[in-house]
Amino acid sequence: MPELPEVESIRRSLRPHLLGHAPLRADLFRRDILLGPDSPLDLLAGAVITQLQRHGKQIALIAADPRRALLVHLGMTGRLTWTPTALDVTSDPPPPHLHARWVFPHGHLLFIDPRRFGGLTTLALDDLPQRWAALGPDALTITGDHLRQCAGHSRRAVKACLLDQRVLAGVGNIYADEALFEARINPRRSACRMSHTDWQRLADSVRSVLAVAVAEGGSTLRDYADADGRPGAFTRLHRVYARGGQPCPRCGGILRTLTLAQRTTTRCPRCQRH
DNA sequence: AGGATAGCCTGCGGGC
DNA sequence: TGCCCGCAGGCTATCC
Repeated sequence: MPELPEVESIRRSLRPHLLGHAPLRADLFRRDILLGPDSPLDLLAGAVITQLQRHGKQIALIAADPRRALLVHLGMTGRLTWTPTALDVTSDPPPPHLHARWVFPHGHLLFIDPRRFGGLTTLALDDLPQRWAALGPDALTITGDHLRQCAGHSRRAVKACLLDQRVLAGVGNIYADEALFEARINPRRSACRMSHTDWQRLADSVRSVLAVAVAEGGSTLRDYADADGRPGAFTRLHRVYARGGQPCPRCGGILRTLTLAQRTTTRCPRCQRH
């Protein structure tokens, strides 16, 4: 479940391996992980990677010449893993669910995704801003004013708005629950019943929860790791996510789970009454 | 037309 | 011990 902090950790860990280097070749083992209509089979082979950018949960490998971008969505279980060539030579069988591989002189970049909710999109670099403009602002920079203007007239539950990547990009189920708890807001509250200060407090909580999670390298529940295989340390700081039935870390009441927008949701009935 | 819902897909853990 | 079933959820398509 890579959300913004996990994708940012992957971006940072990939940077020293990829920047300034060109893949000698790219191997695609499953055609159907290429997303989008008529995606050209152009996986940056031979092009020097000049930038790694992230918007929300998406990461882009960027080449300046030719001006191309390779967009990676990790979905639920996708991983980008760096393997030094020397190690890869000694490992006989390829990892299961390996769908794409970029061969560099000094190592391999692997795209692995058991559940295949993730995928790759190739596009002209000049089309990347427009592609990302379809998403809301990156959640690390979200403001209360934007949330209110974008979602404040909706009758949807406020948590459903947080999960909507067109409203803001990067929040998934873990950080939605954590931010709502931090802001003391009931995830079921109708967005149109949020006050100006509620939106401010929620935006502040989204930014602060994500910033701490980035600093901790993200959350590892089962199999998330950055490109070098390091797990995230934010899991131990989860205050409500997956803690239903346990005492609330703020008031000691029992945390309750419910289903909201098809997602398991945990909240404190006392701290997040309204 | 906005909002709720089904479906995709595999690994794991609980229960029998 | 081993099998089966339910659950995990990011995103798109479809329905109401």
